[in-house]
Amino acid sequence: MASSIHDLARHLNISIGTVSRALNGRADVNADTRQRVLDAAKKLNYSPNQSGRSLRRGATHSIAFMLQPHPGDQEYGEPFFIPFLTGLQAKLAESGLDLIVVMGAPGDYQQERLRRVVETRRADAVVLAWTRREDERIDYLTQAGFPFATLGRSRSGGDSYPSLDLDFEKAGADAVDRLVARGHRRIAAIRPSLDLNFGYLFLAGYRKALRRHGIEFDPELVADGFINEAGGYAVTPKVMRSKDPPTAIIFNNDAMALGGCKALAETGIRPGHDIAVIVIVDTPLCRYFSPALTGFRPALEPMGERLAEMLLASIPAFAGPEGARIIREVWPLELIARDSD
Amino acid sequence: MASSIHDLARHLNISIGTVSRALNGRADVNADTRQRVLDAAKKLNYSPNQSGRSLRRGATHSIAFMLQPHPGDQEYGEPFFIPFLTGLQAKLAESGLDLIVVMGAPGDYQQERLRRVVETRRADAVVLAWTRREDERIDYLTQAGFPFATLGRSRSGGDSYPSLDLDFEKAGADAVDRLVARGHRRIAAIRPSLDLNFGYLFLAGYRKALRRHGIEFDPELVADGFINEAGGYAVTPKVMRSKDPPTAIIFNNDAMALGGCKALAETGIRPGHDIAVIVIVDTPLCRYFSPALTGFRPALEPMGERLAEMLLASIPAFAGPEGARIIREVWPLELIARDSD
DNA sequence: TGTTTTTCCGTAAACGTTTACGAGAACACA
DNA sequence: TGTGTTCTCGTAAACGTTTACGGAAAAACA
Repeated sequence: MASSIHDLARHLNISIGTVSRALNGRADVNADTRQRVLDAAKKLNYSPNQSGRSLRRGATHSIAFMLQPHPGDQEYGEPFFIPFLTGLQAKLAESGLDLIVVMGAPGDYQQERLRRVVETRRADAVVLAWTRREDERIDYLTQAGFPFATLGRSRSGGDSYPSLDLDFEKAGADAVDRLVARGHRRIAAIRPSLDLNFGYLFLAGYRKALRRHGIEFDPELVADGFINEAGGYAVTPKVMRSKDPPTAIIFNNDAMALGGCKALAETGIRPGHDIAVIVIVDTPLCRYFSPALTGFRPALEPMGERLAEMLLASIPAFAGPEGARIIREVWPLELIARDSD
Repeated sequence: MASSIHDLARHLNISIGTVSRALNGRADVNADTRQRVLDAAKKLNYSPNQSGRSLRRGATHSIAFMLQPHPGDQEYGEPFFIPFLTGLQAKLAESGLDLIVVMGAPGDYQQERLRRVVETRRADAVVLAWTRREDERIDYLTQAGFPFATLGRSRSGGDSYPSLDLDFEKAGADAVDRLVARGHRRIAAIRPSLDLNFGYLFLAGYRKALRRHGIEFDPELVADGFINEAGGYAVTPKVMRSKDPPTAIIFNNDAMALGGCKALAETGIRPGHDIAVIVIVDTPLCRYFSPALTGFRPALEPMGERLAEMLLASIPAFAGPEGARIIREVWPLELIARDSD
């Protein structure tokens, strides 16, 4: 069916070696023959067989993204990743790379699936998300010498891999600053219960800002829950039961905020009126919620594109002539002021 | 690095042919040697090279999912697909198949990307979602003789491919029945502006139920918008401006409902109090919104698993000895009654 | 004209599998 | 003992590429 390099060679009455060289832009082929090969390739609708190429080159030409579903009893997923994947895939496609997604069961730490991807060499590199503070996936990959990049930072693995993260620490501090400026002193923080690194960073920024404003840190105002609606719903009442309840709450993401607001509403507390609410990672949900929630907006699709670039730049086989290099970036989170605080 | 079939052969001092046959469970190999091969494979941590296998077998061992981002100016994606993909990938993995995702730009009809996947044979089959009433992707694939399955139905392509869909028509009718039973006669319907088939099915059920109850169809109560928050927000005021405004609105999905409720709230109309709201495809958002939105819940992860089965069953190379067959199913949508209607 | 360099291309091996074919050994049967 | 059958395994080709190597022809140079 599909035409091969042999078909082209036969058609042009030259050898397959020459055809291959012409197609791959090598120097040792006559400009005229190259043109004839290119024309014939277009005419015969030729496209290289990936299996043959992969076998010969020892690379699969695909990148695996380990998609982590929500932990907890959650049927729906994280819309966060879709635009990120859009950017990632678009950039990879420019280099002829496929994006394959590997999903774990909820709560599963992906270690097993990751090992399978690496050992069976299904991909040339992997992209990890939702990095943990100590991340065994990163330890494993660095130790195995397998190329990878992460969306998010971690304490594992040192600086040996490319990573792109958002500045959750600054966002946490900015949120506190803003609330303090509006007269709040009792500010609660609600974050994921897992050791997801952005939860730590957020809390670090929160505490630092509190200290700067001379406000004592109160453990009663901090709570951890599943990073979804159920988590926010379950955990928000805890901070409200404090002896001196908060007048403001910072949620780590939109789903937790939604659940939290539901819990507040059930006790007659109106977000935006009776209590201030800020969300760290903004989504359309924040924009269209009533009241519209103040939040910090990430540039997800550009992040996907950028991480693809960074990953490719770190792999000798894909990096240009300038050689491989490790890039690590932290992008700002832009505050979008709305009606909830 | 990774051990090959040659390593096994050398290690056991037998030929690679025998190793391959032993691994593939063929009959003409001594039970004893087979066991030795299996043991050695485990010991040497052998796993077959996919490129080599694919090249020889003429199959890629991967399935492409065409992920369609939202049209319109939407940075976030459809969480709907994540659990579906989870099920799909899990089932495919059982057969040693990879899931590769191909994303289009928003608004892009995927025709170009699809053509590339097919022509370069990057996958053995594709899975389509968000089927349109007349779907050129389906026409193209059937005409090209390329295996595929769809999440959703279409008028294109006849019955020649497996498809799994939800019963949007029944859900639309059920929603009307429920609202009529609660005394409503002016019921609005808000659906996607594109020719997405589930929008048609929903409206068909809506109109049928209206007729059954002797209620005249009023075009002023139907509006189309982008299938996201912005769409619902933009379009809901239109139906409210009707000379005889609706006392109930059925939204096609949660994002449109969120946007619509925002628009209502801005004019002082409280969903669940002043107007009834039902959402066709339920999500956690519906559950945690205030008021909690009545909706129809799909079983997304099982749907992913089932569609994988159906796709595999339709492909001779993957179907068991019973031979390939085309399965088409329509799954029910279960109503979850909550506080908004 | 003779020698060296350059340009261009063909040959063949290699990547890791699968599988058709055939052959040797063991066995059964007459 | 001779013939036929069954088990088991090795050999080698094939899938579609890429690329090291070498050689013929053309070009450049003395």
